[in-house]
Amino acid sequence: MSLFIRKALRGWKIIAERMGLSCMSEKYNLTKTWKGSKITFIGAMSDSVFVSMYIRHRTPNIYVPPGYWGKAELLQRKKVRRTIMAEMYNHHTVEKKWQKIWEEEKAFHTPNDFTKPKFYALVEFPYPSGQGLHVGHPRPYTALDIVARKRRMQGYNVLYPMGWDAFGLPTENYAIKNKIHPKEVTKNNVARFKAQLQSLGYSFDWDREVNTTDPEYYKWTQWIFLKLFKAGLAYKKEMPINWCTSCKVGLANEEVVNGVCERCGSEVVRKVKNEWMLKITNYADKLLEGLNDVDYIERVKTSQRNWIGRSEGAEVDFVISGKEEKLRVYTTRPDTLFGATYMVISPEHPLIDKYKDEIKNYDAVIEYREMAAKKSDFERTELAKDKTGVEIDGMTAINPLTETEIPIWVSDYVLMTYGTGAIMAVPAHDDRDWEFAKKFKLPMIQVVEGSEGPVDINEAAFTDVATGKMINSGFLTGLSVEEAKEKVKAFLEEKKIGHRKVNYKLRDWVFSRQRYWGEPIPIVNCEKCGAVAIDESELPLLLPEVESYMPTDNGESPLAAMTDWVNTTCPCCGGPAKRETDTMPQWAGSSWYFLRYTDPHNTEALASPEALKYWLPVDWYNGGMEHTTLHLLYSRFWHKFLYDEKVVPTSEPYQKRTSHGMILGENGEKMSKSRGNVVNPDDIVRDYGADTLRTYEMFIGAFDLSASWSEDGVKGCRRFLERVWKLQTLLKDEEGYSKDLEVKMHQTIKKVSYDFENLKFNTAIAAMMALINEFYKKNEVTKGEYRTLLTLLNPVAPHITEELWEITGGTGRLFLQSWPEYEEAKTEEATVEIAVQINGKTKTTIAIRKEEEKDAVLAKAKEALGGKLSGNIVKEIYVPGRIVNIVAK
RNA sequence: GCACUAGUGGCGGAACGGCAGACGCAACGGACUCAAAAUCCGUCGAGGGCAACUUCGUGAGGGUUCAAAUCCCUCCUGGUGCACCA
Repeated sequence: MSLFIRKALRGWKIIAERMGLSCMSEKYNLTKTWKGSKITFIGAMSDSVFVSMYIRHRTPNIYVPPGYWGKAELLQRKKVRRTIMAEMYNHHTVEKKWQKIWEEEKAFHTPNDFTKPKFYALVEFPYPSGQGLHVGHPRPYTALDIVARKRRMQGYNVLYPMGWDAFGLPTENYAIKNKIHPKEVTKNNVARFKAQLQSLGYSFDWDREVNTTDPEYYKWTQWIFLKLFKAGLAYKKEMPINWCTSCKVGLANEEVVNGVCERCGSEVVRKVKNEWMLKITNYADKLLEGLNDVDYIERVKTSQRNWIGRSEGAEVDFVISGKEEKLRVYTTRPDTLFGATYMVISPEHPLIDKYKDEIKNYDAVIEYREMAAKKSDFERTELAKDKTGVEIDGMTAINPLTETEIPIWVSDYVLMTYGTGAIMAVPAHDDRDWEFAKKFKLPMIQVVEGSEGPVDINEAAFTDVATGKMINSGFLTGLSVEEAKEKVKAFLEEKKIGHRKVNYKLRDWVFSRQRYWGEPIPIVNCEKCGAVAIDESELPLLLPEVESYMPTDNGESPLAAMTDWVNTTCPCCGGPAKRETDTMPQWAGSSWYFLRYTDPHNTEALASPEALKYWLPVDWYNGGMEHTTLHLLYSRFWHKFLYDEKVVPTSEPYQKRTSHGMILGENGEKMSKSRGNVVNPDDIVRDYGADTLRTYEMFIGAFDLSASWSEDGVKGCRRFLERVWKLQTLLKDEEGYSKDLEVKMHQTIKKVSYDFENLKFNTAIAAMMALINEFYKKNEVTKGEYRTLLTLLNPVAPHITEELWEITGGTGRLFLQSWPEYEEAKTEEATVEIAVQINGKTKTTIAIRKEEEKDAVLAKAKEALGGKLSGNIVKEIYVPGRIVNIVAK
C-alpha cells in the first residue's frame, strides 16, 4: 500500500469518526483497488453506505491530498447524513438492542408445559474448536431457527436447544501443546462460540445449554455405559485394532478415513490391544427395521442401510481331504456351489497354524501372511486390481456337491473380520474371484447362463442374478437363481453340510480411547473378580487432575500414571483393584445429548420420564452428511438400547432427519487456512449484520447442496434488507391488503409457509424479494401488506423486522404474533395468461378466465393464432389454466 | 469398482411433464452528482432481421409423449460416501 493511499485512508477515517459513523475494516478499503489507471478507493463508511471515492492516479486535479479533505468532508457530510437519517439501517444498534431485549425478557425460554403441542427442533451441537465459529455453522442453525420461530408463531411449544460436544482430541492436543488444562481450553472455546452464536440472534433456549464435559452431564454418560455393561453389551476384547501411530489411540473402523486417522491424518496400523467394545451388531436388525418408521431423507437411509450391510446367504462346510476337519465359508451365492473351483482363506486364518506340519510350503504361506500384516487395511483393500496369493501345498478341500477335489489358496482379499474368513471361489460368477482365477490360471465352470443363453465367461464374470438361469448344476439345473438359492439352502440344511446365515458389514464399536480428555470408564479391574462396575452412587466418576496429558508410548492412557486414582478396592470382593484407565470416545456424550435437553438440570435421572414422554421423539434433526454412519447410527443404537431398558419412551430418537450442504470458499474449494479462503462470520456480522448473514446463507442455494461463498451475494442480501427497511417511507395508513396485490399476498404467504418447512429457504426469500419489488413498482404499501411481509421475514431476519414492527406501531413483539394465514381461493388470479402451442411449440399467449370451458378457450386460442395455424387439426389439448396445444399436420 | 448426488446464461441458482432462465449477483446504458459512492430507471442466453418477428438453446446421443431441463436407456464429467463384505 502506498503512503498516499494510507494517508487518504486515514483522512476518511477521521471524517467518518467526526460524523459519528463507525468505520469499516481496512479490508474493504482495499477490496476493489485498481481499475485501469484508477484506484477505486473505498474510504470511510457508515454502517451501510460505502462512501467511496475514485481517485485518478497521478491526476492532480482529481487527486485529493490530505490537506484538501476539509472540502470533501463538507460534501460528504451533508449527503451522507441525510441519507443515513432518512433511509439507512444501522444493524449495530438494532441487533444489539433486540438481543438484549430477548435476553431480558427470556423470549425463547421453553416452558415444560405438557398441555401444549410440542415441536422439538434439533441441530447437531458443535465441537467448540479453537478456531471459533466457521461460516458453515450458521447454515443449519439458521435453517432450523427459521422453522422453530415459524412453529412458535403457529402456536407450538418449541424446544430449540444448543450445547457443546466438548470432549475430544483437538482440545487435548492444544492443551498439551500450550500447557493449558483442557478444562480451561474448553471453557474459553465455549465462551467464544456462545458469544458468536448469540450475535447471530438464534432463538436457542440457553437455559437448557448442556456440555458433555460437565460432570453433572457425563455422570449420565457413565450411567448409560454401566447399563450397557450390565446388559452384556459392553465387553473387553483382545483384538487387532486400528492403531493411530500419532494419536496413539485405537480407532473405530468408522473413524479410519482412507487408511489414515480421521483426526490427525497419520498412518493407521494394526495392533493387538485389549479394548472396550460395544455390541452395536446386536442391534443391526433393529437399526435397519427402524428406518422404515422414520422420515429421514432417502440419502441418509441408504447410507445407513449400506453401512449395516445386511446380506442373506449360507454357511457351507467343505471337508478337507483326508481329515475330519471342515472349512466353513460364508456365501451369498450358494446357488453357484457347483461352480466353486477353489477356496481362499484369509492370511490370518487359524487353519494355517493348526496344520503347519502338513503344509509343505508353510514358510511361503507365513511369509505371505507377514507381508499382508504389514499392509494397512487401506493398502490391502486399495490394491484391488493386482491380486496376490499363495496356494497351500499339501491341503485340498472337497466340493460337497460335485465331490471334486479343489485347491485352497491364501489371499489378503479375503478378510478375517467378515464372514468366516474363508470363501468358496466361483470365478465364473464373481468379479473378484474371476480376477484372481485369471491371474493364477485357475479353472472356471459356468453354472449360470443369461436369459439369451450361454455367455462368454472368458471376457468377464457373469453376475446377473435377476435373469440368470442355472446350468451344469445337477439338481439345480433349469432353475432361476432365486429358486436355486432356496433349493440349495434347503438341501444343505437337510444334508447338514450348511445352513442359512445372515451377515452384516457392521462391526462392533471400539469404545476405548487411551486419552485423558474423555469420560472415565466407570469400571474397576480386580484380579479375582475381573471387570466390575462401580456402584451407581459413585457416579460421576470424576476425571482426576493430572500434570501431563501426554499419551504414553506403551499405549496406556495418561490416567495410568495417577496411581492414587488408579489404585482402589474392588466393589465386589473388597480386595485391591485398579481403575480402568481408558476413557470413552467423543461419540459417547453426543449419543444421548438430545435426551438431556428435555430436562437438563435433573439430578435424579438423565431426564424425568414426563419430560421424555412429552418431548420425544425429536421432531426434526438436521446435521451433516458426514455424521450419517457415525454419530447418527451410534445415537440410534444407544436410544434403542435405552428403549429396551425402558428409560426412554420411543424406539427411535429422531422422527425426521435432514442434511445441509457444505459452504465452500469463494473459489469453490473447501474452506481451509491453507487455501486462504476462510471467511470469518464475525466480519460479516460486523460489516453487514447478523440478519444479512442469516439471509445470505439461506439464499445461497439449495439447502442440501454445497454452495460457494460470494461477498457480492452478501451485499445483495444486505440490499434486500435495506429495501425492506426503506419501505417504511412508502407506508400507507390503510389496513388489509390492496385489491391489486391481494392474490400476490396470498401466494407469497403460501409459498413462504411451504418452503420454510421443505428446506427451500432460497425460493422463500426470492418470493419475498419479488413481493417487495411489487410494492416498489406501486410506490406504496399498506400497513397490512407490510406487517405480513415483516412476519414472514421475521424468522429469517429477526432483528430488523422486530425493529420495523416497533417503528410502524405494531403491538407487542413481532415474534409473538401469529403466522399469517392464506386462503387457497385467493392464491389464484381470476384471469390467467396461458400459452398457445402448435405441435408443442409456443406461438402466442391468451388471457382466459380460469373457469372458462375447453371449447371457449380453444376458440380463443385459434383466433389468437390466426394465420399461423395451417394443415389439418389432428388433436386439441387443453390443460385447464395451463396450456393449449393444437396438433396439426 | 459400488452407491448416492449433480451437470441449466458471464456467475449463484429457479422451474422438476405444460410459456426455460424466477430471485439475486456481475456487466452495460441512463437519471442524480464537480466527481465518485449510494440510490433510482432501463438492457441483459446465442444467432438472424430496420421491424413486427424468427431459428437454435438445459453435459452428449437415442427413446417415450400432443408436450421433456424434468420420465426411460446408453455414455461423458464433477461432488460425496463406502470400498476386495464373498
